[in-house]
Amino acid sequence: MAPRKNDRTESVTRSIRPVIPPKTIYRMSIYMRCLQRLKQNQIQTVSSEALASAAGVKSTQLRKDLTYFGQFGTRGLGYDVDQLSTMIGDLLGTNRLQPVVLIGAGHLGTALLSYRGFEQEGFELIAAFDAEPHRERDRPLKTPVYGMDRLPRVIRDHGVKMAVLTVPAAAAQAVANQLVDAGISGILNFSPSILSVPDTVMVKNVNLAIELEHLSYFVQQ
Amino acid sequence: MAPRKNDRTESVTRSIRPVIPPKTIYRMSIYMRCLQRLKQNQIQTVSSEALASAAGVKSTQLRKDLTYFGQFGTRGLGYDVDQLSTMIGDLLGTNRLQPVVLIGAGHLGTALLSYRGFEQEGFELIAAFDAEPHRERDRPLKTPVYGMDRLPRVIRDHGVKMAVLTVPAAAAQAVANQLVDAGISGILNFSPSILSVPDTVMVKNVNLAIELEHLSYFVQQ
DNA sequence: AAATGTGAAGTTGTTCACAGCT
DNA sequence: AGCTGTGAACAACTTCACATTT
Repeated sequence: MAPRKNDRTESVTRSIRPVIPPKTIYRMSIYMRCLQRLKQNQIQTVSSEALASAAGVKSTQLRKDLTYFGQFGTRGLGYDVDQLSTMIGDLLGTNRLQPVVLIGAGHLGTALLSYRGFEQEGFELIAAFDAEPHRERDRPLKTPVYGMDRLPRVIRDHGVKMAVLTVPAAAAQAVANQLVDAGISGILNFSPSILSVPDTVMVKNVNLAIELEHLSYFVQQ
Repeated sequence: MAPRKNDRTESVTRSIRPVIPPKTIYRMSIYMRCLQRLKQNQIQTVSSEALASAAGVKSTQLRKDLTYFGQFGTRGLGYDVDQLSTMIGDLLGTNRLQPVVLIGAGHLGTALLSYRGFEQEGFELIAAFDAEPHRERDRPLKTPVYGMDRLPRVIRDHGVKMAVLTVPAAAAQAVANQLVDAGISGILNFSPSILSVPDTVMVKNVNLAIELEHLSYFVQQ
């Protein structure tokens, strides 16, 4: 147990990968989105300048971001769209379809279930769970809605790692605990509450009120 | 056009207010959320330590954040919950109810219209707009849905500054242009596209696919 | 000529350490 | 004694400047 000095040099990101700035990782997703559009338009090569401006960043930033993962460009030419998007897809784990569950099939939850854009991006909402699975819904859903009791089983059987949380604030922490117990390691949290989870689990918060408030500050003349 | 050295020292935030780090402003919203909970629980005083841990930050960070706006605490005691939340509310402009419009009454748009949590936070969704205002909706809405032609008028008459954008990606930029022309200065953009707007207008992007992808990176064993 | 890759400089944001009130 | 407020040290991130490759 005696900690050796060198143990700590890297810390945090539990893995073999080199330490990548979190913001870089975030931007990789944005680049991916832009590359996909280029692909759709049959564009095969792109310069850092062009890709960066599509992504809303500076070209040096894009190049610096990419160097964390290796060298992918050809000087004088630019980047190969296919190659780069494959690289990023591998990195983010979106080249293979990932199963995701959704908890809380209320208004927002059902809206997200109906939003079929996820599949394009490499995610499959395989099941939803709700405290009242049989309550009336506004629209017919393709995704089955189960009671919370079936959660552990479905997660285990499908090897689900990620969950989308759209339950009321009051229920959020309790559900998060169930998710953690069931082996989930990433939670996209839409409920307006700060979840406490072990640090092996990553939470991303999407809080609509906070986003609006933030805008509000800038909007005041 | 000759640039003078001193011109650049402050730049960016167009206003009289002192230059506040953007991340500080963002955290103010989080503090606000926590203060409201304290208020509900009749708690009158809170230490930086307690408030910070509720917000998920270090206490020094919270104190530093607050000093950008003045001194609000009492040494040896802490902060007055009421006073602090009034201060932040004024700062963010959420003490008075702000009118907001929503564009794109599809699945996600109608879900947000049904999410009545906004009003608590100082925002009122006064109207929605859609290219097909009369199409069938899944549920009855309290908020009226108008055609796009009525947008400029409603925005002008109600002095609306902020808009929530939930239209398909293909329509997003065109609608953003209309919003800007109509005088909107803050856009909460749920569409998966990067909007280009004059820099007097602030855009906040909420992109579900990107959030999931970001999680995905951390979730890979 | 045109573009990438990258050390070094610059900027921004966070944490420390402690002085100063109550 | 307890807790805030803050300059100074530190760390993270971004941008510059330019060597390097095709």
